[in-house]
Amino acid sequence: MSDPHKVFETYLSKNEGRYTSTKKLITTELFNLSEHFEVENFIDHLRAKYKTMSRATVYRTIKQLLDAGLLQKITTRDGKVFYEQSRPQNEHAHIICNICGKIFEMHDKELNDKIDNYCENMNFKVDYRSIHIYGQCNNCS
Amino acid sequence: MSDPHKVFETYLSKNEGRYTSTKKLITTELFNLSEHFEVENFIDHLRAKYKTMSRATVYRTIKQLLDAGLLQKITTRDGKVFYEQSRPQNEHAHIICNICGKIFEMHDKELNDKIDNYCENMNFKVDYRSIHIYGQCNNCS
DNA sequence: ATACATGCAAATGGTTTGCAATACG
DNA sequence: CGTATTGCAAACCATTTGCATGTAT
Repeated sequence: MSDPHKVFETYLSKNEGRYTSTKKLITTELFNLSEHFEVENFIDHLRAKYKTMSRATVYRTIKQLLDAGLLQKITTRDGKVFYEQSRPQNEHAHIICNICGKIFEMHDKELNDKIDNYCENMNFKVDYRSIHIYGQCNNCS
Repeated sequence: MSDPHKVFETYLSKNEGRYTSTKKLITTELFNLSEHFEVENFIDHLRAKYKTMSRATVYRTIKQLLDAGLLQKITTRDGKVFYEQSRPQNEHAHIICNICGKIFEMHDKELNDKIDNYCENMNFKVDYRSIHIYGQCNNCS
């Protein structure tokens, strides 16, 4: 993915948005993070550095980052929400341990192809695939 | 799947639960429904018939039905929650139209096998697969 | 100057919980 | 009888919104 700051700035300028210093700051922190994060953790992290950072602003910025295509929202089976940095050219499944909560990634082009073929046959145009596998990882079972 | 009433009753008797008339009633209505339902719709449906039925009771019963393995909880990409009747011997993916909201089912044993093989290789024990494909259906595109 | 952006506090909405009354086994 | 269950209202919690202030263009 090209520079997220550039992408975000371009997106905002096309949508009556402003790439303010607060958004810059959030974007920077976010793309320094590990690939998956939960909002509350992220807010805590931000507020540790910038005490006045408001929840609302973070939520609003995340929404814009979603619209800009820089983030993907993931909702797990039991309703927990987290986000990950978008990498559309490399879409992958998530393998999630129910015990320790660790998230593994499964990269398998054949899997996606199989799904796409199936959908093509029924004339369904695929936008997005969300694949989550739950169980117990090596360490926990 | 064998008779849900029997399954539920057996589950409850093994878990200090009581198969009350309220639970019977909820179970009956639920298994008369189309395969996928949202809680709020279901509650409205129930309350139309039984005015005093409380939200809390429905939520509590659904939780027990989940534990009993009679229901599966599904959370869509944008956080909407719905449930479907379990049919573990026939696990399937969901194909969801972003326009009209219709849900199609994809039955493909090879897909599941592929996932299982992958997980086996990393020593991950699979409990559950959640596969949701989003896009536009035949009618809407 | 004219919006968009921000922080705060209050509102929202789906779900859960405490409590007192009721009903199962 | 003792314990799970129910209905009601209140609590919860993540997210959203209204509003007054601040800031970019």
